[in-house]
Amino acid sequence: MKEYNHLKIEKRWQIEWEKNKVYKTNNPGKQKKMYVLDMFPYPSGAGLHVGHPRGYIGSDVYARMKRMQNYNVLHPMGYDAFGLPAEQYAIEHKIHPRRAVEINVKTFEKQLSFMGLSYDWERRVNTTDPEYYKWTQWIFLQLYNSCYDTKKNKAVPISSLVKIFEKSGNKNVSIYNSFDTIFTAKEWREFSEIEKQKILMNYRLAYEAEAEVNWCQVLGTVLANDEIVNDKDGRMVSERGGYKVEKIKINQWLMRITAYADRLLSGLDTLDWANSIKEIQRNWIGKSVGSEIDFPVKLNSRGGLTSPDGEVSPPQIRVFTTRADTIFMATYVVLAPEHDLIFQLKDKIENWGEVLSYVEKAKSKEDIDRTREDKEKTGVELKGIRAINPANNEELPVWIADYVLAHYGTGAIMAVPMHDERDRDFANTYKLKITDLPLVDAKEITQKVGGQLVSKYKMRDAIFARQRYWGEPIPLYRDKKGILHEVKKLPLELPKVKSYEPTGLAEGPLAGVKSWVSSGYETNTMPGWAGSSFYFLRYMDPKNSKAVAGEKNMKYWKNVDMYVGGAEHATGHLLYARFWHKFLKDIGVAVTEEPFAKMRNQGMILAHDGRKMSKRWGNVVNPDDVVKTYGADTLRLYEMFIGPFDQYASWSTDGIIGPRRFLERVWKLQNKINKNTKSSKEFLYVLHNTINKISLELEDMRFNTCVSSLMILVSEMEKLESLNQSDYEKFLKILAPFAPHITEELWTELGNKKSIHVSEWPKVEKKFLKQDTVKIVVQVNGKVRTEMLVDIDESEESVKNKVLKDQVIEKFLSGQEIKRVIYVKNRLINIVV
RNA sequence: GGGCAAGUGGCGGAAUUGGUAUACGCGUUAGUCUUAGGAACUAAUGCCGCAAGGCUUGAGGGUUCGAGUCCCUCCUUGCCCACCA
Repeated sequence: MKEYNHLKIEKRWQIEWEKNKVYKTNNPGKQKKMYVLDMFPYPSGAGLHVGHPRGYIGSDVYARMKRMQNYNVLHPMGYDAFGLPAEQYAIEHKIHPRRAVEINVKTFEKQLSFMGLSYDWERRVNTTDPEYYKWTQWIFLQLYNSCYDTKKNKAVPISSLVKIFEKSGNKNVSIYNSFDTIFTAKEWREFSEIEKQKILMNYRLAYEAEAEVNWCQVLGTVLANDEIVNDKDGRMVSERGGYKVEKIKINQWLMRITAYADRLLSGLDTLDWANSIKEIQRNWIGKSVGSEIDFPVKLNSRGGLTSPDGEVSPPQIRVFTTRADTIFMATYVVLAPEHDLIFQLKDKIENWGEVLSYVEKAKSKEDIDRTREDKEKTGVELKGIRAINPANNEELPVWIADYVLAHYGTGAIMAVPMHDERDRDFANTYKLKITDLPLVDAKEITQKVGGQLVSKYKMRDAIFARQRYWGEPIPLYRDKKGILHEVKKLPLELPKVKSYEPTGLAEGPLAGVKSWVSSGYETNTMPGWAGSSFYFLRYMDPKNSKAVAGEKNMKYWKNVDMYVGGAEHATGHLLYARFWHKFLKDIGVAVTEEPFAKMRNQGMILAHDGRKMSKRWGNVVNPDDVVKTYGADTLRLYEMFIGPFDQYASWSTDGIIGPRRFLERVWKLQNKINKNTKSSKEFLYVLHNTINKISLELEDMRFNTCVSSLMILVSEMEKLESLNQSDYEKFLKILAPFAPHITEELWTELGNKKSIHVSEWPKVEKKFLKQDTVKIVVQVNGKVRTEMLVDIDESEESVKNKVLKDQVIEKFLSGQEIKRVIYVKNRLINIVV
């Protein structure tokens, strides 16, 4: 017997597999499909540590089993290379981002290549490849040209909306929008092109609007809410780098994800995902059902409100409440400091100076100051203004206060200090009335006061622009009159620039490219999440130049069956990808409602000291070194054995020797193999029980217990004088997904010609799972006193008789009267005295 | 403040979902082999006790013949959200 030399074996088989295209995915056919996907990485350039491949190994083990179970497995890998990480790396190393991506991808692939992962590398995608981002841009244009029909509950072409406007204006239109002025068909036809464009922007799913954004001066870009964290002083800082972030208002491209809020929420129920992630998304979407109720305004001075077009309308304060049942206990009304009504009522407010100064102060405050927990509530009463409670016609004072948020609900509340803690705090501070009365029926009172039941969401539309160079250009241009036009020929490629470093301006580096600006192109680029919101579809048909993926491929592969990646993308990528996928389904591109049917999230691997692996702490373990010393198979086994897949685990340099010893033992079993040996019933029971267990447990990614079962099986085989070859081969097959190299070597040594990885997964033979006898536990008063071998399914009477004759039990019973006997077949008998 | 996880030997963890708690692995101890071993192999290894036996799954109650698992109260840790009406 040769020595187990992992270096030789692993290298050889990796070359052999690639040469023979063992892992190439078949084209759509009659075979059942299985799409096993890893979240594709940012090629960061820092190199991998042993924590990174945990998810890749897990999905690979799963994919390998499925391949052996005769599924047509799609298991691809690619790169999400646009966005901040690549750009930051490029700036730090003073090279072009494109070059940085090339270098980093190479490093990444080299490291991955040692681990024996069964990707079909021919399907590799890269979001920065113009042939790829052509489709990112194409999808953007589809969104730009679509709006959301709330009756049909799907996206429809914007052109159909224009037709309605031309025929009957925008009254009673069921399209989701952010526009509240009514116009007639005649008025629409008379609008200028620019005015029409402005109005349509309020309906498009990709739209431009003045929006408050989180601006980071150091990174020179706008950041999404989920890219911001609070530092230890409670200030907003960027997640990447920890730089200061402030609020500014600029013209931005946004995605109307809120149109899909209800579908994003209800779709969660159909997904086999970790409950925690689904819950995070539910909270993020934040649906609450309540009532919108108008409180008429009563002014000290005469007259109504003068709207911009000169009409006088009776002013109303529309409040949102989930507790309409408390309306009789409302004692005041509060507007957010940003509420439009405040400026409209300017002339009627008797203490305008005081009000204005409060509004200005609120604006300049960072959100974090406003929302700090221990902060005292502040506000100013609008003197000269009263609101009428429509339930009892009581006159209530009107306040502005920054504890009411402008962007949630209607930006106004009826305050019920009796039932709401925040209102009570405020009422106590300003000595406002607190009333206690019985509750009423929420629905009834809402209808009675002319309000309506509505759903509100915490989720807001997603900003879809970065003031950066390294992203997909937005495929639109503005002519001299300011009219937007689509770029007809995609891709619209990024121009070459001298400096791609952040300019610190809200425009981004592209603003410095004369030809770009004079062509009327946008100087913002798309955010990092654009390219990652549909890549799973592109893998289905990565080289198609006519469509995101061809219809035949799309209909065959449908969606991802098993998605593996980090839980940290709960409110980012995983939400955006679901949104785009639903949209693509609406326009007939995707075929399922949800992109990722089943998902499991690998836990992080921490260093031995319990901290994150980082150069800073000097605790990084490099997988290359582990592979060199112990082999890829050992690394794979150890990472699967280290603990539950979805939980944190600490790397232990001592622990890795266990799986290595295990493989040595597997290797030595070669000496015992004999074709003619007849396996005992007992051994066949253990073997088939293990096959059964692994088949079931792998389905749920419970790798650690699988490895444990394999170890137990090896111990059993070691006890045998001689081992039947076909049984040994069955064992090699169930070990193969975990340790692909050593099993391939041993499999070939036994004379097999085709790769073990395309061999057939062993079948569990039910007849071997049945045993003749079983060990049961004998308890007296619920305490274990002895154990006993009985026939399988033996009757209670028979077991009871045996137990009562047992000497040990006799001693514990010592002649007492037996009150009760509990018998659990094949498990235990409990004598109660 | 709200939501979601989790708490089991010296360590990583297992427990067929209410039925032998501590599987499997690491470590430790003893032994075998060896010039040597930080290699390999064999055995032991939750705690107290010479033993019989008793105790033990964050704490305390409860349900049950029987609880790591179910219920109640509380403590600790991690993650997500956070003045969202």
